[in-house]
Parts: sequence; structure tokens; C-alpha cells
Amino acid sequence: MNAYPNSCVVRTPEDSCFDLLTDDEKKLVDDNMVEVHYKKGEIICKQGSFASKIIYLSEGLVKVYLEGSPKNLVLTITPKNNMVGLPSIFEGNNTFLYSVSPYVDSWARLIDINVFKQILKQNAAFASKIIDILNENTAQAYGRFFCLTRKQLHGRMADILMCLSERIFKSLEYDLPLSRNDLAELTGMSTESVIRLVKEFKDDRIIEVSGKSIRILDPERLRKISSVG
Amino acid sequence: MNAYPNSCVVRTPEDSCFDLLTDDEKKLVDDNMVEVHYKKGEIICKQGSFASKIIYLSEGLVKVYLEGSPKNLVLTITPKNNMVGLPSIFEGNNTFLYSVSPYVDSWARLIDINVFKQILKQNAAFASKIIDILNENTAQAYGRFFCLTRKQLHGRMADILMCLSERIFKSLEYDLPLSRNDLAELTGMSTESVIRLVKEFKDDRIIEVSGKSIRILDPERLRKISSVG
DNA sequence: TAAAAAAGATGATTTAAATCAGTTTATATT
DNA sequence: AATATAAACTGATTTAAATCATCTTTTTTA
Repeated sequence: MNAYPNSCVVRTPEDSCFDLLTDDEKKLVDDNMVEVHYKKGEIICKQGSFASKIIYLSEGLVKVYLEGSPKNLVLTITPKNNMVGLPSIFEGNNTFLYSVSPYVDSWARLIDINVFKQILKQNAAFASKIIDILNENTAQAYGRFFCLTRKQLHGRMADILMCLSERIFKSLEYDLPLSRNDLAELTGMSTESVIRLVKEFKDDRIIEVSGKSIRILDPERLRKISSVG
Repeated sequence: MNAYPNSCVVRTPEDSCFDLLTDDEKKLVDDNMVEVHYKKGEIICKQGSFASKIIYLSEGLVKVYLEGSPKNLVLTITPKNNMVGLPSIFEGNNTFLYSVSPYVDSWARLIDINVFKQILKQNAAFASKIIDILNENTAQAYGRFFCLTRKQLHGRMADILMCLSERIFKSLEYDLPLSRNDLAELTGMSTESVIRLVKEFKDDRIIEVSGKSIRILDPERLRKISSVG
């Protein structure tokens, strides 16, 4: 189906797009930027509200989601050193397309959107890099779109577990700062289904779980389940 | 839920991004571009294949989709005067993220991807415009993502019917060159469900259907059904 | 540290929508 | 025009997964 789970998150970039700015541009950004601390459960930006800032997450882990009643749709989760809110910069729309909220204590740098747009229009190398980032985000969104619409529960859960391992924590063992409820929202299923699946994977010796700690015992099997759907 | 259906297609742009090119750049594009005719059912580009071209659809109507067995996932349908394949230009990936296939006879201009990238890196205004287009595409993809994952059959069908009316055909009455099977793929449901829903909307005097022609009798009701989900 | 609240867990029931099995109508092909 | 093939349609059945109703354990806070 698709062998490389990329449905939960973008690849963390090795280099920053801000390296491509001139000294003057860097200063301009610095002068028009504030760094803000957010606690778990707070709202960093709210879908539909006026987008006056570009958000760069310098520390933490956040979810990016569309508001829905009764259930939100998590578009992606984003770890530190990533930009969020980029798609809000296009002309003809000045509102956030989605809401962003941290899973854990996080730091965000808020950059004035007009300064950002101005630099985009004068620095082609920077714009080109932003295009790369946007495209990578798009590729990830498509992967996730496919996962949530075409895979069933087992495949979705396997996909997300592998994705967290490979793309965020970069280890087969990780502490997941998400409740079963959060995991349900992320995998697009009910909390009860999450609990049943985690238990099933545990009973089958595919993963080991104790508290918030998850250890993937059989990554090949998990990848297989993810790819079969 | 969301009042303005945008789940099937991007807004057709009024102005072309190519207007922002210098004469030299325009010539460069022209010299490295071919225009090709595609018949219904052919493949314009294939997911996973080497992306050496940017595709600009000058005539026709195509579907952009992820391959899946047994069922594809239609990401968007795109009418003439739009670019497709843009997300394939990012560094580190040189393959098409998706397949593209026409519903009707179509013409596509294939532009060399290296020429395109080169212009992006030297013309910031052009790059900025491309960012706008990418972001608009992203907004549309999110809308569709939400539609297909959070709305149930009635909402999805209503959403797509309104979206086709508002965004592609720009009329309450249109000839839809899609079979029930195509509609099923587009709405992410089974063919039988499409047939049942179309009949139900017809019986309820919300739409009128004869052959390929669809007339929306009660757009308010349809929008309501779409927004309730 | 006791009480309250939240999170985790489990089995039974319901439900939305797919699949299946078939018929009818339309379109293409010889 | 006759046949073949594909598309459209319909009702019955199955299924995946949500919801519901409870209960237990853990965490929070008064």
C-alpha cells in the first residue's frame, strides 16, 4: 500500500531556511519577532482568526488540526525546529487555515507576516526554500490523507506508531506525551479502538507499553501491518 | 461544519503566474515546453515516476489521485488553466507524488522542470506567486481532507455537487462528464451509494438529473446538508 | 490522605456504509 | 439490427468501527 509511513509528521529539516537570509534580512526578522512560551492545552493559533504572524516552533511538540464538531481532524504533528502556519501567507486569505496547540510545554517564535512576505518577494533563494518546505508538507499531508481514508484501524495505528518512531523520536523506544484520547484524535478513531488495538499489538508482542513509554519490538511486522492497511 | 464547499477543486485563477516572467524567461519556458493532447483514460503522469516536467493544463478536466488498491484516492480535480504537479519540484524528491488522468480530452503544456526551478531561484515575484498557488492548493486539500474524513455520505455528496457547481462549472446546471463510478471515486464512497444518494436527492427535489446533466434546484438545502455533514 | 476527576479498560449493542447478488438500461461493436 | 459489453440501478446481507454502559485504575486537588 505504502511502505514508508509518513502520515503523522514532516521530516525534521537539517538546515534552517533562515540561513539563506542576508544580514539585513536577518536583522529585520529579529526586530519583528517575539518568542512566546505555551503550556500544554493552550492555543498557539486559532483556525479562522486573523493571521498576522508566521510561527516557528523552537521547542516542543504541537498538533496542527482542523476544528470539527464533534471531532477535530489532526493534519500533522510538528516537532521543534519547524515552521507552522505557512499556508496562511497566501494572498486573498489572511486567516489561519487551522488551529495549533502544544502537547507539551513549547516555545514559538512569532514573526510578523508582512516582514516575511516582503522578504519572500525580494529573496528568490529564500522563497525557493520555502517552496521546498511547503511541498514537503504537502507530500506529508497526502500521505496522511491516504492513511486516514484508505487504511483501516490496524493499518492506521501501525502507521502512526512507526511514523512517530522514525520521524519524531528517531528511536524504537519513546515516551509518548499523548493520552489515549490524543492518540485517538491523531489516528482518527475512537478512544476505545485505540485501547483495544494497543492491547492487541501488546498481546501479539509487536510493541511493549508501560505508562507513556512505547517500545517497538517488531518494526518489520508493524511496517507490514501499516502497508497492508 | 464548513459552509463553503471547497473540497473538490481549486479556485480557477484569474491571472497566470507566467505573466510575472521577464521576456527572456518567457522565451526560456517556450523553448523548453511541449504541448500534448491526452484522451480520456490516458495517464498524464504516473505516481512514483521520474518527474522531469511541470504540467500546465491548458484545456480539459483531469483528476489528480493517489494510487491505491483496491481504491484510488482522488486528491483534487483540476480544470483548465491550472498547474498540476507543482509539489513534485521540491529538492530531495524527483518523483510525482500522484497520478494525473483526464476525464475528457485535454491539452497539457509540459515544461522542463530544471528550467522551472532555475526561474524560481532567480525571480522572487514568480516564486512568491507560486507560493500563493501552492498555499491555495493546500487550503483546498485540507478542505477535502476534512470532507472525506469527517462528513458522512450525504454531506460528502452535497459538498461535491455544490463544489462542482461553484468552482468548476460556475452554474447551477452542468453536464458532468463523470460516470457514477467516477463520482464514487471522487466522493470516496461505493458506486451503489452514489446511485442511492443521487436518487434520494432527486426524490427530495434537491437536484434534477437527466443523463449527464445535473441541475441544482435547491442550493441552500444542498449547502445545509454539506455543512451538517 | 481522602475525595473527586480524569484516564484507561472491557463487553454488548448499534449503525453507517460496503459488499454481494442480481436485474435493467444504455452504449459500443461486429 | 443483433449481440456484446458496460453502466445504472435495486434489495439483501455483511462488516468494520462507533457508541453505549460500566467498571477499574491512576492522577489531581481540596
